Amino acid sequence: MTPAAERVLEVAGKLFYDNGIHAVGVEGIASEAGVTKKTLYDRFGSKDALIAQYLRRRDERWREHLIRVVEQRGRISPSRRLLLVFDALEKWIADENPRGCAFVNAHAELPDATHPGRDVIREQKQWLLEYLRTLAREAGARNPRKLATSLLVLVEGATVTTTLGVVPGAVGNAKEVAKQLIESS
Amino acid sequence: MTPAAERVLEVAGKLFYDNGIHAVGVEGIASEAGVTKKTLYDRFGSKDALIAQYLRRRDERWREHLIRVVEQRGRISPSRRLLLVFDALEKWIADENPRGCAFVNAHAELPDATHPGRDVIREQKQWLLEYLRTLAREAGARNPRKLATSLLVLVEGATVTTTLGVVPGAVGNAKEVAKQLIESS
DNA sequence: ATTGAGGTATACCGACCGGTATGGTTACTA
DNA sequence: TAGTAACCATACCGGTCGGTATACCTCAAT
Repeated sequence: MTPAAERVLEVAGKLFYDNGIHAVGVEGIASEAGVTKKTLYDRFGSKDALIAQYLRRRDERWREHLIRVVEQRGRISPSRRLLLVFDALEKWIADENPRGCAFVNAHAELPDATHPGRDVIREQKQWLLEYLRTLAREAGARNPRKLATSLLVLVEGATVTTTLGVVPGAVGNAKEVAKQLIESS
Repeated sequence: MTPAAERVLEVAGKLFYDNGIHAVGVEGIASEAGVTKKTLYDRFGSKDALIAQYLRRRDERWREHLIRVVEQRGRISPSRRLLLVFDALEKWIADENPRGCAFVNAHAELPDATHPGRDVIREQKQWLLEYLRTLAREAGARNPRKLATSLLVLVEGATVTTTLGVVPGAVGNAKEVAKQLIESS
């Protein structure tokens, strides 16, 4: 990844997320990144490929953030680690996600199932589900897959309701529900 | 609402939902509805106004559907009525919502908080929360507001995860969690 | 009988879209 | 020292965008 490409990807990430994908032109991305359109196309090939890269980059950031919070050192029980997911989410929304889940938003704008970005979206949610499942298993859940599914629903629901601004304390609420679920499983 | 306007709104609803708002041009809507652009602009004034009308119409349809399922005749306990929300959701997703919540999707495409469509989005979620609160109160919940919030999180989360295709049985899962929440409240 | 509302058809506007072409500059490297 | 990768700047391509203008038609209500 060349320096110019790095700048393009950073700017694209900000503009795509803040304004929506279709609302942002490659011209604007290039100029804001201090790069010519030619360079952008030399590095990424097409806008669609750039979109996929944007999503991939964001996925990496989210995974790192989540893992950093959940797998922090200290004597924490596996059940409590599972709840840390919601703490990570709350911080993520506050710091980097005021306009909702980038993947849900991208999915809304990319109806074509063959779009390269769609793979990234699928992988992102799939990974999160698997991660929750692993944590659930470590927490000794009788049915880790089922608990993980419930938790994913809570995470996604809390994200949507928070960013739509109807329920400010949705993440905390979801965490409480999760606590109850974990205890009774 | 003139016949031509009705056709425009119907076509716009289908195209906006299926393809995303920005991806659809007024030209395409007009021609598909068998109407000239002039007529479209005479009736709706602008694309943004048409977007707001599209959302309003869809909100009406969802409310009618939900109420029809939840308030069906028969001897049903208030607690069970609360669970019927998830049956209504499952049918709604299968019949009319394969690409996710139209309001969440629209929110992703309309970052400008002053856009006329944003009011409709806010009202839609607000109404649903209020409706759930009423049902929760009738079901004898100790804290109806809190229960309603939890249920809204479950509804939104189930919708997102289902339409993203990661968890096919998400609505059923959410319903089970809801059942547990209702019983313990 | 006239008027006005609700249409039709066509043409136009400036602006922007994603993407390409040409050509030149710098800097590292084989 | 020759070559190449990574940029720069500018101009261009066909097509589409939201929105407007002009002119004509039909039909029900005053």
